[in-house]
Amino acid sequence: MDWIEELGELALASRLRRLSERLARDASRIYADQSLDFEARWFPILSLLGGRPADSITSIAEALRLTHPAVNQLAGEMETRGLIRSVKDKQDDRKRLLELTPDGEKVREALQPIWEDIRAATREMISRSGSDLLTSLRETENALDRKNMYERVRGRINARLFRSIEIIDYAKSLRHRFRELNEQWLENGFQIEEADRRILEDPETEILAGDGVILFARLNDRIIGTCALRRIDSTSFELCKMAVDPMERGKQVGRRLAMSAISRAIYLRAGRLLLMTSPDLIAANGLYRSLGFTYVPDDEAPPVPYERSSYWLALDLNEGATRKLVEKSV
Amino acid sequence: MDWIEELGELALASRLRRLSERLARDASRIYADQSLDFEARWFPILSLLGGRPADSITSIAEALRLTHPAVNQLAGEMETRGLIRSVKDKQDDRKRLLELTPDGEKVREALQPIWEDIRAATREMISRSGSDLLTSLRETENALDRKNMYERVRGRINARLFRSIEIIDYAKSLRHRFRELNEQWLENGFQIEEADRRILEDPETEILAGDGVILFARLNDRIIGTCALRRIDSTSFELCKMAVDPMERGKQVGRRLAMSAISRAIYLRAGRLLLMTSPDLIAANGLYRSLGFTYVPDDEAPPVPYERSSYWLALDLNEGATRKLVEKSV
DNA sequence: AGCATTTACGTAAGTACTTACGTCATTATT
DNA sequence: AATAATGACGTAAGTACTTACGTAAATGCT
Repeated sequence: MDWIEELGELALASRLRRLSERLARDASRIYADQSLDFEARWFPILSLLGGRPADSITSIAEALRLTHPAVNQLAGEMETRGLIRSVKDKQDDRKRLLELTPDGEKVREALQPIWEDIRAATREMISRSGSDLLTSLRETENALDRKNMYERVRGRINARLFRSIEIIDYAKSLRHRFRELNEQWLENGFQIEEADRRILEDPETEILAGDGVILFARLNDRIIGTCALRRIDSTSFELCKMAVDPMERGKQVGRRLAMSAISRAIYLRAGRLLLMTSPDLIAANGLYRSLGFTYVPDDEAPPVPYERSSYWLALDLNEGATRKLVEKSV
Repeated sequence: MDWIEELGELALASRLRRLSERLARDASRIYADQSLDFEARWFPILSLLGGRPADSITSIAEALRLTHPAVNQLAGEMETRGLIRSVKDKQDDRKRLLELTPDGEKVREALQPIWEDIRAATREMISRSGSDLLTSLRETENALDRKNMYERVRGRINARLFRSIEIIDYAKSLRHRFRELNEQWLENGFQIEEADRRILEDPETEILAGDGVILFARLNDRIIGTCALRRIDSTSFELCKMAVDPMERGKQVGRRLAMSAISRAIYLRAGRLLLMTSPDLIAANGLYRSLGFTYVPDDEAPPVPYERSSYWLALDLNEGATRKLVEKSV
């Protein structure tokens, strides 16, 4: 049984590595047969330096997509063997330029026909049927250059989580969770002030009775985040008491809650959404900015009821971009 | 500049490795994000053991195409982490069977959706255009299973050397080389006997004057091997004084010389080729056998003129197989 | 010109495997 | 039944790279 083949796309890296080692082992044997005292791993440097002016360590590392310590090590071995020598760069005293010695050039020429044999044998092997391995590799590398694997998978994970997070309305049974989540957040650097305490103590009076809204994010029966819309006047709400379980960070819970809140505010015929933030909340501010919130100068803003250094952001709910953003996701 | 891509088929192993590491790095990041204390390299074992009876170290190693110490190490880490446990095999006391703990099963289930995301993202990436990387990999692996890279390249190198070795006739200027090569060979374990000395001293009288032939193998202006045909009677020759420069072993020089000698004997209307060998010469005997030489019982053979323990082999030159073998190569 | 930043290189240590080797249990052979 | 050969581990050391970090030279900034 070959479980790695069984796993297919999932174990691609293992499979690539396996094939690479198999080929590398055989290449080593071929060079060993030549009784030339030449190591397969020296090949890229020898071929790169052949018939070309001296080149620096980092420049070689870049061309071979290796790290510079790797090139440094290989260069050391090849210098000991007498294949290359290094000279100081006249212009730049940090650089050590590598070039082939006459002996190195001789070895390169001796190996050239063998390299042609390897090339021909490989070609014959990889382009047997329709699909050519080198072409597939190039295409895969290009695809990764456009968007790496991490981003591709994260995108899918986030999309999945986004779909599986449900936004639900306030219910009496959730009051303790509203408080817990917010306290957890506030304890993390901020003091709980009187204004906070009143809302958390009795959200039904402080938020809902004033024509406000409280939303919760639910993931598999667990409430992992919350936020509230507090009525300011007939055309505006304050988005506040946004809190996400610290264990669930990075799952776009905050974005999901904010977008639902915006959509609800629009539904309630509000024209403007305000919120208060402080410069320390970097992740949160990034989210707000990406949703279209902009700074409100102090003289145009409502008074700040908290003692912590804060300022207001606002979002125009009549703007087309905002309406489209929300529609798309709901 | 990307020299590895430039090299194409020649640097396939490096390229595979590079891509493998790139994918592995991203996979590690994805698992790290999950705050599950799970290492990417554990994945193959976890997935293999999932929902399956306990399995032994070597059996797992085989399924994953890893060495057993690798599996042993991974198992150690996973056991410390509490993902797997090991139980003694009832039937075989050498075996340590690995199985998932309930905790391990839970982690496996938690990761399952992420694996699906990785699978989907990989699929999207590798099968962009016509050529699918996984298909190419499978085909390449199959091609290597049929004939590995070492054999493929060796075949080409040998064929190239075979073509570049020229077989030439005796000339006065080569007499010293005929002697050198044979002395080199004889010193290597055998004593130079009187019979040898006479021939090496004066091959023109001992071989050529008696209607014999001396051939040399030339590689780029260097004489690297020789052999002789000594006339026994009107229908048979002795193939003797075959010697190849020790530095040029493994290049099929001996085969090339022997085949030329056979072809020359046929041209000279001989019906039988004899040669003397001893059981110690394993490589040479392999060559003779592969050319069709067979053992001649002592009572049918000419007397043995040397003191070393020897026997005769003979080749029927009228046989179809022999004639075809020689024709093809000349 | 003076200072911070960037770049080039070297060294050390880590990584995810491998090969090499030793021990003990099992199986095959005589 | 004794002995040899094979198989399953476990441990140590090697491999071909990597990341991390430190130093000195070059470059950018004010």
